Amino acid sequence: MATIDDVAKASGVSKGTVSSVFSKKRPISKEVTERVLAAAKSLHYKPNYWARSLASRTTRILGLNIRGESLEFGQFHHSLLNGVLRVCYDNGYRLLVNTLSPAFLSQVENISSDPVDGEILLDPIESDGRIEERLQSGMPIVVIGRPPGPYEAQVSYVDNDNAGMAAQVTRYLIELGHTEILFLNAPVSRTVSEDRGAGYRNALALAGLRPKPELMMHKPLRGETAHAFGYEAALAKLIASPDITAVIADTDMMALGVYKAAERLGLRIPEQLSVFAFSDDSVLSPEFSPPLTGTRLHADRLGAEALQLLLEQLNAAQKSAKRVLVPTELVIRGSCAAPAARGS
Amino acid sequence: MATIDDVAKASGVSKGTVSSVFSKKRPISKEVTERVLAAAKSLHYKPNYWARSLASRTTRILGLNIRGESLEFGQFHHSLLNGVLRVCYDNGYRLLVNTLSPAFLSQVENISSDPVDGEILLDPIESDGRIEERLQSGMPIVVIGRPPGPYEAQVSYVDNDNAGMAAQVTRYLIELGHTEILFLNAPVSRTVSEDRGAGYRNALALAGLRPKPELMMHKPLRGETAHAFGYEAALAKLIASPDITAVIADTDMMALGVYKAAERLGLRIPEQLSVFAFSDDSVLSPEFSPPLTGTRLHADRLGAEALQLLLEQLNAAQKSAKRVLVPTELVIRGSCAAPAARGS
DNA sequence: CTGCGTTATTAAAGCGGTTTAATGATGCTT
DNA sequence: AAGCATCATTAAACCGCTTTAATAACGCAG
Repeated sequence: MATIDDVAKASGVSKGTVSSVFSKKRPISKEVTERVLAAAKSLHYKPNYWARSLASRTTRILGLNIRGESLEFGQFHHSLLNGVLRVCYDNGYRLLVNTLSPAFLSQVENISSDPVDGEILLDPIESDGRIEERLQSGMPIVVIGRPPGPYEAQVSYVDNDNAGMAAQVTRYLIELGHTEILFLNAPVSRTVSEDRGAGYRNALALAGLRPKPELMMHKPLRGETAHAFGYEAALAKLIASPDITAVIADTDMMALGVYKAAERLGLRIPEQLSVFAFSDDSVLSPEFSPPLTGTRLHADRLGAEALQLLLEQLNAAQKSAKRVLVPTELVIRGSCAAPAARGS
Repeated sequence: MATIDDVAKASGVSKGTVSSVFSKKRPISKEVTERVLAAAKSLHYKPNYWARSLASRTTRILGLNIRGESLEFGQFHHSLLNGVLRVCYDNGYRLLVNTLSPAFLSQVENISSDPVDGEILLDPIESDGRIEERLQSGMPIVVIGRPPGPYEAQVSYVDNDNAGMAAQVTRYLIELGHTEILFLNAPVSRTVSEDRGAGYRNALALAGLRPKPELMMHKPLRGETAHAFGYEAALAKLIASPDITAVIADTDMMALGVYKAAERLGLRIPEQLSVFAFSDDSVLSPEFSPPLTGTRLHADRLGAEALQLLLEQLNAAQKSAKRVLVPTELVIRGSCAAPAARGS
């Protein structure tokens, strides 16, 4: 590959001039520009991205950081990715998807700063080392989902109104007549589970019902798949507490597990068991009979807004911690109904 | 951010030694290693990715290149991406999603070599400048989909057996009793459309039917969405040729357009019109009534195999052009049936 | 003509690492 | 005790570009 020196030599000017022709950071007379461009073309010259980045300390690449342990790229993530990609596209940025297993990242020979101008962090958890790290190195970030407490005021983030959303669905179920509502929540450590849990409890309390701790379960962070957890947990709880008439599941995968448990127990949905999931995921929808009542999270908007915030932050003189909440809507399909006596 | 010099100074050794401690390319005594690591930690030192790449001429980043014009990231692409990401994850590579609009790429100040060790090229078209460019610069690539003729023997690629697949479905429809089968194909310039078209014609010929050119239409490369094209094209053709009893659509989006056209014309599916799509896309499935008969493309396997090939190529002494075909399966749901007289 | 302000170009000094060739230390053989 | 591998460390060159500070070229007013 030809280098800038070759071009400089070929066109009889200095490197600096060639550089300016390409970067347009300094005016170069028309004739020189043409001469350089011609030489570059005949040599098949293209500036070296790495060298350019090193010298200019900027890459025009943004990162999407998924927690290493979970490479579970579901519909939500894909939709989110779509939003992110679109904004990247419009603004001339490339997107680097960070996909390094913890095994790799922990090796000495692999540690290094991330090769991006800024990053979007997905799925924050309670003690999320990633945030501290970025803050320390001055890397601009935007989090999708609420960052853990200590950082909430320091970093920009985009989120759904999780508490409100959980309250809304709980209220909906209560209005249908349910009182014993099992909540199969996201892992304890995920900040989202806390918010949704709070919304659920609030709605119960507001309706004069006492939230029972044993009716809220959290998926383990690792281990079991969402589907397996949904199945096992629902099965166990439904057997232990025959009063339960409704289940709120974290994801549609989990809801699928609940469907399976219901089938195993001979419970008809929605007549004998109402099921809900925080998901507008339709990939699985053919699997669901009856169709799953859920919520529209607008993951693509989450992604787009996050990237927008990140871009703002890159261009801003001084950064401020902004928050964007993306509204959600209940999508009522066929899996929730007024409760009937079990076994009827 | 601390640099390697700071660490060298702090631990009383030279840059070279620090470099070796991190890269492990040369043995360093245990005590020195510890001293350096300690200094690095206290200075929050992390090697600069770009400086490292520049010097070592390698990035451990792979690229996923989508043709600039079409940022239509559908289910197929997402599934493919999943496959790619998984292999990246297992092998310690990051993935750079190339999302630059042609507008950006054509600006002088933006041209530059891609900052990756190798690339996967999506959706090849007949005269695909991308391939020539990569070949010239020596960038390792793997194409997903058949590359245009001149390059087929030069580059590695992964593909479905498109001709076989098209032949299979055509045969299936013929066996059901259809003879006038409308084929709404991918854009002419996409290599995939040629292969599928050939399979379609072959199957017809083998069954003793003469393929009618007017029964094959191609979506324009730009402009119209797949949905709009499916609707318009099907509507026009179904009106013009009342004999048509079956439609093969390129994508499910396009099939949705066909459904709409059928509805408009008062044609019941599948009784009066059979519809098929080359897609296992279930995102839209709730929209389809009856459920769409299609094919399983295993996009994730396409992605995974492609990345695998790329990795092989990176490690191989001399590169050879390999081909991997991923099998497909017909997925029979409810949108195809034996033809009945129209208007009955 | 001289002097000065503009503008275009260049030489050289980074950017932050890797790598090569040379140096120094160490132990082992003879 | 000298000679000689062996191994760890270092100084310096280099990767290919950007950018700063200096220089050259030019036009124009005085």
